[in-house]
Amino acid sequence: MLELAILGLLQEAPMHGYELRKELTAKLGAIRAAISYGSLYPTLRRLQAAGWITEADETPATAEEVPALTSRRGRVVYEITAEGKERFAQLIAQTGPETYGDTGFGVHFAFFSRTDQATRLRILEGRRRTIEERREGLRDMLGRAAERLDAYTLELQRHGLEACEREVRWLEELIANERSGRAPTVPHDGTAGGPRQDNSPPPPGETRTERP
Amino acid sequence: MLELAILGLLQEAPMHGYELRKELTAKLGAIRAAISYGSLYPTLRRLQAAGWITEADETPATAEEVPALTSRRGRVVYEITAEGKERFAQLIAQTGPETYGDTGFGVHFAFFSRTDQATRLRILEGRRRTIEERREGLRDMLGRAAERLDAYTLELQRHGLEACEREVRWLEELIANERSGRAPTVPHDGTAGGPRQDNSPPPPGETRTERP
DNA sequence: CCACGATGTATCGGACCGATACATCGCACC
DNA sequence: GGTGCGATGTATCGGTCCGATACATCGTGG
Repeated sequence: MLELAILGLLQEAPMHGYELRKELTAKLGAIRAAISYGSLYPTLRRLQAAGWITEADETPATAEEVPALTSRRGRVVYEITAEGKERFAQLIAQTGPETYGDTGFGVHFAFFSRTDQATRLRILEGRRRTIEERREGLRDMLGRAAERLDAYTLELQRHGLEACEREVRWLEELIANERSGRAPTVPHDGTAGGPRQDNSPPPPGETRTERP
Repeated sequence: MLELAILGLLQEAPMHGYELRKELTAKLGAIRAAISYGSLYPTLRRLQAAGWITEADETPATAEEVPALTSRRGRVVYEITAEGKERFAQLIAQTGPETYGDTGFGVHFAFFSRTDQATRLRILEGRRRTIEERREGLRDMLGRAAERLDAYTLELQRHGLEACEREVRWLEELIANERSGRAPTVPHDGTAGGPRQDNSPPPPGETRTERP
């Protein structure tokens, strides 16, 4: 998951670790708190070893060759390679169980503007299926096995069930929207969200991996 | 987290691994999919090594000493020890950042009927604080940095923000309820949840660790 | 002048997951 | 009568990710 997110972000611009973490936290803030450096740096190393990213030289052209005064221990800027872009395209296009879990879905969704419509639809439907199953499980529990559980556990289930129902409705709207035309303009009731003027969706001209 | 959950469940009845997993999935179904055996069995081993649980002999009294016909490779039933109960009491009473995260909060909440009221209140308030901060972060993002994000990412944030607002309201009600009297009787709008007859809360006679 | 918060890179131990393996039992279907 | 399949049951392995920790630089305000 981290791998996908990093490749996706570096596709927009070269970045160093700290910056990457901030962008990651911004983009995925809705689904996870903050990425740990204990995950980030090892993953960067792994991606570099695989040849999907490289270190970019941080010389802004106007840098006199000031040699090892303090050995120049600075930030390390990474950029994505051609192979990295291919890898990203491959990861973003694949659907499956891991794509439907909370984290996996969130990351994939965050990069939907780089995903073709057919895949978007498959992911949304898979996610809906997954949540519907979770919902049924909770319903059963609250129906049949209710007397075995204490009041607090029951309340937790009830809250979870409501969240499931809400998410299914949300997905429903996204799917309908996706089928009939273009991007995510879910109607609002007025709560949540600022001014919300246009935020024009990306024109349905499929963001594709350039293949020269 | 798993440690806490296992000790909590074994406090109700001795169980073997498979059963434990099912109960765990039932009790925590609202917050996590299913516990992996790759976590469960090593944790059981760890708890046993620490002396907090022991293997119970599975002899239902009417078992003739039928010796090693197929070497009797059966289920292993675990039960909690006195030290285990103390450990549980210690874990359940502590509050802190890890108690306010999604998983941590869920597990603690699921065992609220074994938690004293003061701790319940501290946890609920800490959780509310945490979610409020997440909410503010998302609000800021949707307000100021909106133009930097694409439509899908924005929609994800909006959905996340709504979930935060909803959870804060939920916590608000639980806190109010907790302060003024007894257990979790959050008023409903009719959706989510079955018959919901009484589900009498445990009488506020603090479930305590017996200290003989 | 120096303390403090933001920026920045990095490692280590541990928690947890997903895949996999394997063995038993009861029941339905042929 | 057999046979295959799903539920029950225990267990390990590799890998991902987190939380704590360490340490160095820079700008700013007291």
